[in-house]
Amino acid sequence: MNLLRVGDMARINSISAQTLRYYEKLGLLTPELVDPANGYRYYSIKQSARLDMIQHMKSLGMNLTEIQEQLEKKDPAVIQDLLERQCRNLSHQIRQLQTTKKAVLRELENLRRYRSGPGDGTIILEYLPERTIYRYDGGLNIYDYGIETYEYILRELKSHILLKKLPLVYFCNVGSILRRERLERGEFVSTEIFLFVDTPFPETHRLETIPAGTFLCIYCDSFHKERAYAGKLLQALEEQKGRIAGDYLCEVVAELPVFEQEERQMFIKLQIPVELRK
Amino acid sequence: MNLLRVGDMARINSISAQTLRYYEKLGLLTPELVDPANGYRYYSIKQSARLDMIQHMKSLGMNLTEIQEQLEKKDPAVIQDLLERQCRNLSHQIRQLQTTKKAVLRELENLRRYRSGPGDGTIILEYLPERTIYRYDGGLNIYDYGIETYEYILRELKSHILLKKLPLVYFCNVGSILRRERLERGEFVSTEIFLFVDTPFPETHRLETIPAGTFLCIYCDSFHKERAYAGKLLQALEEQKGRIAGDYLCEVVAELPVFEQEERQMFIKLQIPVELRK
DNA sequence: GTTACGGTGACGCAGCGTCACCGTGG
DNA sequence: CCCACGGTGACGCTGCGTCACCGTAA
Repeated sequence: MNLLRVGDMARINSISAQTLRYYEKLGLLTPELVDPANGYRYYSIKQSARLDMIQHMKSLGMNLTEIQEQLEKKDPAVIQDLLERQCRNLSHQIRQLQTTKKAVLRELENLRRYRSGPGDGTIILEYLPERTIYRYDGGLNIYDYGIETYEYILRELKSHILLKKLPLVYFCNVGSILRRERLERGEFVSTEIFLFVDTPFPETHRLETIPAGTFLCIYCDSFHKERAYAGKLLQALEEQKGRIAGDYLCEVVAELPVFEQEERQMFIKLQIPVELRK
Repeated sequence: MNLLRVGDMARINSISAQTLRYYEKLGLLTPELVDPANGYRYYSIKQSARLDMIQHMKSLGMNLTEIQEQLEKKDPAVIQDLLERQCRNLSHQIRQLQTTKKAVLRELENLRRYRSGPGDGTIILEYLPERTIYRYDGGLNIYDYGIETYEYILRELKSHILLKKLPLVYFCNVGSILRRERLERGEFVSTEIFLFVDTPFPETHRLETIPAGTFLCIYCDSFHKERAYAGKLLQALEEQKGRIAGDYLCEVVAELPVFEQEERQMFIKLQIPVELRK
């Protein structure tokens, strides 16, 4: 039986000699023979099997100490357990990634649309598809305060998301909602902010569906203009003799990177579902 | 404008104070004010926006240095680039995970089947579905040599997988194939080993489809019995006056964890596609 | 003698968590 | 005086990669 030195063993297993030495130190893979004279490690080719097992367990998400423990317990069922856990794990990861991907796609779509769309201040009629939102009540009327209070409310929402273990990725597509009745009475009051989310969603309690429809929209490139633009939007609606057909939304469609001591720079799309006279 | 101390800033952002200090050290987020007398950091709530951006970029897979560079470049398009890259990235990751999941499921299925199936040495008739294999020619007749040569050939296959950037997860479901013509001429020669893979597969060159059909099988719990068992299988076929209907496969259906200086312990399923007389 | 290997030990990496030890504001 | 906070600096964690420095087999 011819033995292999670290370098050989490393080469044929596509691994580094350092890694082999490290595994020995952890007791994961002891060379079949160590020459007492010079300390040279000699491996048998058959030990590759153990190495395969280690790599396999690693790929199933275990760390080296766990692997060591399991291999020491000499439990032949360990693999099955591991595979079963890993299988659930993988399903979960895949779902997570798909959620993230959808959110990223939505963000991209928003960004592209904003860039090629009408500029700040332009009023435009858009058809928007059905959307699902996850509501959160901040308790304060956002429009009574400035950007600082808005930030505080966002922090609350963020804590809430983390608490509920929802994907944080939704946090980049937020909005606030202003109920139709209040808007019709001329009250500009909103305490509710929300996230646009995908369906199906783990929780149904705070969900709400925004029906598809025609929306009168205005794009706005600063938080501070929002209220004034909302006024313009309502005025335009009146001029066109249209009717408010649902809740008013204020959606953050994109944000710029925040530099140094600047405040949040966001692009907002104000939207009112409308019925227009023929 | 009231300012926040690290602890407050940390709490409302669901992050640790350490992390904030660390970000300052990297130049990622400088407090709005540092009291020269006592070194206390004071943050403005508006700086949360920057923190959100950092976390968002982090979740898109950038490391802190890259984030720092991008934010220093002050390039408003950075986000779009990032999102586009991230989107491709996510698709790739999802595909990878799905491949892994399929392989894990196959391994589990094999393991369960083996455990509840007939024991070592029993001959049984099984209907097996269509399968796809990825072939690799080791150049040596596996059956002329012992387990050591087999290990060497496996190492070659492993290098090949890594070279071709194929998922290493397939490596736990290997087999060898022995062509029908040779088997019929009584020659027990196989130089080809293979992996069971899923379709679609990135490469088609070395792929081959094993048609669904009825296989005469024998389970075997040691590499060393394989050849003898193959003999038993052929003999049983003759007794039943059956005909060989395709290539003979030797499939590794499961492996036990490899302990200390042991050699690979594998469970093998030998299979010959057959046509039996009515 | 050369050269391609082998050995050990120390440090580095990211992104913080976790001390220890000390100062401070209320 | 207490106590919750703040500060800095050092070390730890994983899984090795990468030195430096020295010995060795062919």
